[in-house]
Amino acid sequence: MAKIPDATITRLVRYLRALERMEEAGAVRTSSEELARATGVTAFQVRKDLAYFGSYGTRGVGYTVPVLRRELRQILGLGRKWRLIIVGMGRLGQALADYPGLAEGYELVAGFDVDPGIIGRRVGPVTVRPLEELEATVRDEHVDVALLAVPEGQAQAVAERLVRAGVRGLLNFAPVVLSLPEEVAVENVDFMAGLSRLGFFMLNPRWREEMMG
Amino acid sequence: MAKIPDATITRLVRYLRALERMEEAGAVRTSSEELARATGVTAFQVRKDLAYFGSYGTRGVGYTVPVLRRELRQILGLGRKWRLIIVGMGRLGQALADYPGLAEGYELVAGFDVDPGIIGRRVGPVTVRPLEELEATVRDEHVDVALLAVPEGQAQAVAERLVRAGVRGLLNFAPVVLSLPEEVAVENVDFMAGLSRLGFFMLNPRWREEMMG
DNA sequence: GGCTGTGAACTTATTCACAGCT
DNA sequence: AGCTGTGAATAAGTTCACAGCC
Repeated sequence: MAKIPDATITRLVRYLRALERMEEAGAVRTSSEELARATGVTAFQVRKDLAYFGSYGTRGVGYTVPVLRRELRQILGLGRKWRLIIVGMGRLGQALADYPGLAEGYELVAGFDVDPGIIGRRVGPVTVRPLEELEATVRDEHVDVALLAVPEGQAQAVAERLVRAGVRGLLNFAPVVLSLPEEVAVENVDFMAGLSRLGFFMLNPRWREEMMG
Repeated sequence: MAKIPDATITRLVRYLRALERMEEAGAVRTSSEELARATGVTAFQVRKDLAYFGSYGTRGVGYTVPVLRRELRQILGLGRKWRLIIVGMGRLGQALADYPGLAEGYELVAGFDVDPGIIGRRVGPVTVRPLEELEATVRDEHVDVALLAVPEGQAQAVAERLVRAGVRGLLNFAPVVLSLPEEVAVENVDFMAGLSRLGFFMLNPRWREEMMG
């Protein structure tokens, strides 16, 4: 099994989303061409990305929507329901808890905060627990992943607690680079970085053309 | 001026954040080595990234924190205050409106929603306006950028309205690939994509090693 | 001596052309 | 004939070694 570009995984997520829309619309058959149009990449890229993992289509025909969808869910680890907690139940944490897409692929186990005004409140499918219960919950409820929605200053410390408690994956919303052991998977969702990139591209349309085609 | 890797811009944002922390801590002088440690990249990379834009350091000495900070702010378009609106003032939109980091570099002009239960409510520095006022506001208040925090199904339509009204940059929080004219800068903040990547890495630690070192 | 700035080597990722099935 | 799967070519991005300057 070859080395897979990081960007390929990101695109896989998009293909899956496109396939889900197609299946909802009742489509059974699709092609690299159609997937490419739906996701804004080239057909070459679609085929190459899929080929890293196997052969899911039929030459001369195309792909079967539900089959490819199932395979992609498998590859992306959505075959099983990951058990998930949210740490930091401010407005962002609450927005995340409510997010409908979470339900497929993830099971929200609990939310945590330090603010007594929020603890005990019911948000989406969970009741907010005090941060002290973090370790016990991770252990007893077999938590796999944590969404980290705490203020910047606390992110590193809380992340370390989570890892020590046994969490294997971390989605970090704070604008800091967490330093954690290699074996923990970390993804960052940093919207301020996105905003700053916007500023750059708006200021430098010329570079934008060169860079993004 | 050479072609600048997309990833370089993202790293520039991190360097800037590190510099701001250093300046707060009273540091005056730094080095590529220190910036590298603070942001989790190599010192080579730091120097290369900066070199795309100019020479901001002194050989044998290093960089002057406030100087480099100012230059980076300039490059990233934070030299001026972009005028910004938030479309979709649900929990996510509200969380964004409250975000303290927005204040530096951006001026939040207004928030919009269709829900009569939210319209008129004061959130952070703005009062929520009805979506009908979108075009007039963009025009009259000279809005540069919009944060798009509406449900997936409405993202494309609202984005088109925004572009037609004259918005030049768009930060999209919906998990869809927007198709818009080339000249509009678009950045996506898709946390579900991040979650799916986590799933993949947790499922395939072997690949993760190969991929991320 | 020390640290930046940069051309050259290398590594990774994307594009392409076409062979291989159906 | 048509569309996938893939090795080879090209392009992009990162690492490195060292020249240049303080």
